[in-house]
Amino acid sequence: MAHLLVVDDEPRIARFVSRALESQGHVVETARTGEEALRKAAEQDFGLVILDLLLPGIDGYDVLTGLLAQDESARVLVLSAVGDVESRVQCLRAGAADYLAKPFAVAELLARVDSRLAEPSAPTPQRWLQVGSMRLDLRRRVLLDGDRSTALSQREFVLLGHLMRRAGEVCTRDELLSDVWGFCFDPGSNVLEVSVARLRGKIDRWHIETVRNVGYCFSA
Amino acid sequence: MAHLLVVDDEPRIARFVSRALESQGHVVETARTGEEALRKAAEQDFGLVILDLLLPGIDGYDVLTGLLAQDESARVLVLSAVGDVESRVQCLRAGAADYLAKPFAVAELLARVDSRLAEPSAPTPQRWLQVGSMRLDLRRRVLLDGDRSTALSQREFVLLGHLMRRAGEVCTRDELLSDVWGFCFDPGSNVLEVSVARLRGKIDRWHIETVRNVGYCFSA
DNA sequence: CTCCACCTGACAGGCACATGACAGTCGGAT
DNA sequence: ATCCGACTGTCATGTGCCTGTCAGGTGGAG
Repeated sequence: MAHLLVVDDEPRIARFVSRALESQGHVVETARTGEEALRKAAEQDFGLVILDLLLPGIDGYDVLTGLLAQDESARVLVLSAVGDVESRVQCLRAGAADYLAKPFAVAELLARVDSRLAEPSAPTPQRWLQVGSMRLDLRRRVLLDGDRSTALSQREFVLLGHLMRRAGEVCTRDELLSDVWGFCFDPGSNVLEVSVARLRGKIDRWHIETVRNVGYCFSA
Repeated sequence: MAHLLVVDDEPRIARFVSRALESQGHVVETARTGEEALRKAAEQDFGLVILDLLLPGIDGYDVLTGLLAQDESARVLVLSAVGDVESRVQCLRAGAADYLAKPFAVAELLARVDSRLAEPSAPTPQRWLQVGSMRLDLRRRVLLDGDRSTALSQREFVLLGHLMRRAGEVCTRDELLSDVWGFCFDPGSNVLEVSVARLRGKIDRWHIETVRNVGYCFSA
């Protein structure tokens, strides 16, 4: 089925989880520390990493971000005794594929593992969209530029994504209205201009160049 | 690069479609009624007519047959909110070159227009137009000469594009007025001279040579 | 020299785009 | 249920560029 990595410092739990997953036909490896997990993940490709957040040494959250930094397409299911919302949100925002609080039912874990494995390849192979120093996180809808991180709304995100994907080229107004708004005719309003203005307000404005009578062009 | 006629009673749609086509370098005229369309088509030759089937006054279908009756070599692309098979069949049987149901994607319309216009040629719209050291970016509407980059207005762009495409040859005044402005008569003003002067102000002026009593010629 | 074609600078109206304000919607929190 | 804030579309207004027109200038041909 799939190649999985279970990261847990508690041997009993690791073994328990591994067994369950193996019984479903998966090939499972284990790591007992965050360092080991990062090393193994760097060497091999896992379909999914099941990561316990409470690890000795490195903080589990750092392991999560480390895994994603190593491989932007990595998928991580976080297990945690800490079930509070903040932790969940933090992990999911950081790019975790799923989050399961202990104590959990094995059946649920298996189900979640399967559903995570089932969905991955098709939708977004790419996790990041990078142009110059700007990096758009396609999962989190966040724009990273140097150490600055900017949250984007839905429209802004789709619009910027479109512009960045075609960086250096001109995106025509028609194209943007059609692809970002789904309009096949001129809306008769200035939605596009307004959205571009809002976007410019969030990023260094000169990145989006306007090409009169044609459209807009993103440049680094 | 063709002379097109867009027939639609809805100004917004007409404008939108025209823009899209103009952005591809076509010269577009519009007609708001079937009568106007027939009159214009009788006076001038259009490479393609984009006809909305739902018009006030004359039935769109009658306009289609009228256009074909006037000029049997006319090519008509029918747009219609009615997407049913019967309507499609009827129009195509009547001689329409193509049929596109609303709502449609602009990209598809442009693609269909191009495919109707192009017999064999024009596979990929070129990105650059180069003559000597001068390179015209057809997408960004920018002129690059060495390390210098010059922004061009719409008219300047189309005009320069025309001249560069026929570099070394003389473009007659009529030809330019017709292809760049869509005029089929002398406008009785000096638009052409003024535009050439403006263009000369932006590039090294000797590139555009005037051929007295005939027209202009671009050289490297 | 005179005429004619063309050049050029000035100008005005219009258009494209930018921007701030406002309103409706929606989801989440109280 | 109500409030609040984020998001998004609309509108009014402002600004600068584009573009056609015109008036006057220039230079070559006859």
